[in-house]
Amino acid sequence: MAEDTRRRLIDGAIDTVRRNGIAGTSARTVAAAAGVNQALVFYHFGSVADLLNEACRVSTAEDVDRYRERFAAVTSLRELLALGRELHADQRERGNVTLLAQMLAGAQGDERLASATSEAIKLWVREIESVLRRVVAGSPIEPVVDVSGLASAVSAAFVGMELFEAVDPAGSSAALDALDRLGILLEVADDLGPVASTALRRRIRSATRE
Amino acid sequence: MAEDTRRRLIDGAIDTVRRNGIAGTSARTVAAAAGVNQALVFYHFGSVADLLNEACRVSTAEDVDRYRERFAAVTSLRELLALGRELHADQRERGNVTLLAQMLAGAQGDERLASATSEAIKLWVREIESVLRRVVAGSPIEPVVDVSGLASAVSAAFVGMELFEAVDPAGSSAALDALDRLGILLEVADDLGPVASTALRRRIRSATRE
DNA sequence: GTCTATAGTAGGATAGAC
DNA sequence: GTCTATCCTACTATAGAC
Repeated sequence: MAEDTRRRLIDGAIDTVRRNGIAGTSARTVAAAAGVNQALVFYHFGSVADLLNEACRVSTAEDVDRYRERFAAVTSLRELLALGRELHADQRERGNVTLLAQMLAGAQGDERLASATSEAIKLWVREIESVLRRVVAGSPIEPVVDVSGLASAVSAAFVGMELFEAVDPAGSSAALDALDRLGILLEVADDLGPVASTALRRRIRSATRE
Repeated sequence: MAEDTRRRLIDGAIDTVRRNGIAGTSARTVAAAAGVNQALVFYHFGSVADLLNEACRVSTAEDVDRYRERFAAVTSLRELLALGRELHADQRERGNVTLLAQMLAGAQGDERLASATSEAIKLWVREIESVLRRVVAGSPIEPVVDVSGLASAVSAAFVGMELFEAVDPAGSSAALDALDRLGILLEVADDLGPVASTALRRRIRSATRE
């Protein structure tokens, strides 16, 4: 069936990029992973770049959907960190972030990959952004948080960490531990009593003006 | 001269990876960038992977050296953030972090690239780690900072951000702005008077035990 | 040490049989 | 829609002239 073959090729592409990296991905390696003929890449998608773009779109949409409810359930920054950690562990299996990292790397040298990659990443950023906005609202640290920029920073950090994972797993997990630990600060800021909280707000206001 | 040719090839490799990405880097493209014959890649380095490893070593050692004094001059977390921003701007010209990002991406599919890449990244991590350790010492937030893990996290974030830059420059600079703004928090924590500072320490201690 | 030439392989893409 | 066969290009790597 045609729809089935398309799907096999998309899954084969995701698999191949994860295992071989963008530099080791070709119509032939993808087709082999998919268990179909190499010519079908061009019949169904026109070019390898177009197949990769499609794989990137599909895989990301699925992964973001998969996490939507859990993102929605987050009510504190600490919980968001915990979810991030879970997501990182999950990604070892699913590998969408690794795919995006490889697509980003590939986009550096091939503009045909750039726009689909950027769109896919925006799906993640938007999701993170909406959680951040909700969770940070009312917190004393709200005025120092630029939600939209921070969402980009978090996404970038995730991408970097996923790349590290292959080369230095220990460093990568130490990094997550460190962020977790640092998250205690956010919790402390959120749990201050009303007096201390007002004092913190005042300090932040004056520091912001400096 | 042989030494000169080696150097041209290394520079050509750095240049090619930055411009074409790891997937678009070959003995031919590198040699063209270096203005020398393609066969010299193999004469001098044995293989393309070996040339890339060497380029990665050399470029990183030079860049880390270049920043050593400035890292040493940093005395606060806020200053470190500012230096990070300067470094990011600098990297648009020099591109060592982009090179490392591409090497990381390549290492995912070719173990021959992994160890040199991991070594190069450790040069950066070590440098960041020693600054962090110095700067955080005595601060009330010291107990929640895992210096070594945080240094890895910062490096990973940098790598991710450098990859974003090519695909979404606006998002990348918004990310840095956001971190900068968040840095105000660190400044506030560091500038507390002795009473508030002791209170913060106590809060952190109890939160750490939870 | 650097070049030309070339062997051998892998990849992108298409034509045409089924 | 899928396959085989094939063209052409680009790549890694080596041999050998200079």
